Amino acid sequence: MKTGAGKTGRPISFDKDAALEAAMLLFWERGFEGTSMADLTQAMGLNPSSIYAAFGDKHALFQLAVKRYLASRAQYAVKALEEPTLEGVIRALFDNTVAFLTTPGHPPTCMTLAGAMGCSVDAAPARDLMTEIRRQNEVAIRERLQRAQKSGEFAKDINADDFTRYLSLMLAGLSIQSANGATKAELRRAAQMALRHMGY
Amino acid sequence: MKTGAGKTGRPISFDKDAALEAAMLLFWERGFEGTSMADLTQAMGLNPSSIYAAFGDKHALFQLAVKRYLASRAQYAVKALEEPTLEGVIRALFDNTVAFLTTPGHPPTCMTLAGAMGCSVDAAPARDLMTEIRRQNEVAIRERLQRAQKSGEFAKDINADDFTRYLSLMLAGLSIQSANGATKAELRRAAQMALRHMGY
DNA sequence: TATATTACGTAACACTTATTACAGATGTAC
DNA sequence: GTACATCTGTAATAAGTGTTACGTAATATA
Repeated sequence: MKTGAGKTGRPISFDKDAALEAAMLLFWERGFEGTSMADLTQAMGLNPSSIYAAFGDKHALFQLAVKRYLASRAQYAVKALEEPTLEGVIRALFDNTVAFLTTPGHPPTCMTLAGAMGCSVDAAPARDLMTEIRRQNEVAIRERLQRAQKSGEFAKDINADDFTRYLSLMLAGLSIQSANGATKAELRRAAQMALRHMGY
Repeated sequence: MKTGAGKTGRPISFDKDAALEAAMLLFWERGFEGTSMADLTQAMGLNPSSIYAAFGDKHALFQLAVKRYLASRAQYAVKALEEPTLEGVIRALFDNTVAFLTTPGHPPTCMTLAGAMGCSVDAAPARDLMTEIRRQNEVAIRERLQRAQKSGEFAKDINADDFTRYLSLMLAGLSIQSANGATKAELRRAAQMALRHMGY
């Protein structure tokens, strides 16, 4: 076993990254409330005490899982906003979302919707975190639209706030469609239809 | 106490309708899994045994609550489809949805989304029921579109299936927006924007 | 009034929940 | 090798889960 970075005592014997990945996938599929610590011990291959020592309690673990999700899976939205042209941004927003939702190896909907919608009061913090992330995503879209307005690429008389909600609404809708069981081709056609109606 | 219809024995002492209404509202807010029987006993003002005798177990009660929801709250979609013209149908679909989501006295999102998205395997039947209802709603929309195509009101070269998904996607998106905390005015403007892009 | 039948209220049930106490294992530092 | 620090595995914890048994109350029928 390699020497721990200055740390004394028995070193960790499992792959923390892999364990968190497993937790994330389970939370993604079953939501905060639908995932029990017993489920997690099994999926992560760890004992409760190891989980608590490494990640904290269930809420903390969920937060870490969400953070990992955002960093490793949900970057498609950020990437889309980096497109040089506004048309490129909007096309990428839809294309990337469809690609993301239909990527094999994870649940067909986005974690912020499956994570916690209706839930008990105990789970309310988890639900609020999901809502906060969805709103944060909208902030990013709005800022990109405003940038396009300043550069003259996007008509200034369109309310960026409203257009943001309009876009966000459709992207969330795609996720619900995906959860309903829509195929990749179906999602793609729905996205195309949305783009066409916007003039793209 | 009035005489029961041919029934002997002690009659029910509570308002079954009011109790189910309370259960529906709680399920609507917290979802199947987030609502405990203890919560229900309190909200319904009943003892467990009364609930079980009158409505069956938790799953059965949830089904009855959903049925009540569909009959008493979710008729706005059916009503919209009864509009004579296609434009009327689509306008009503959006207008009614916004009106529904912002009606005070119940959660700001639709029950099929809050009821059960990500959930445990125990709650999978509830989740599947929610999905089934969402798909059923789409069937109704598609049939209305096809009717409009037969009557020549809606271009036959547009894929009704795709357009249905496109519409459904936006309506679900509105519900998510509402869950995010969007105001009535904001939802209305988002809906207007959607309609305008469709040419209405 | 007596009896049959149903509902009500309480208290228990068996099980699952998240979390932790504790003993032993396994490493580092001296 | 010895002392120390941390992790691991098991088992226990207290509280919460959905559900039911049981004694009592209330009504219909006779």
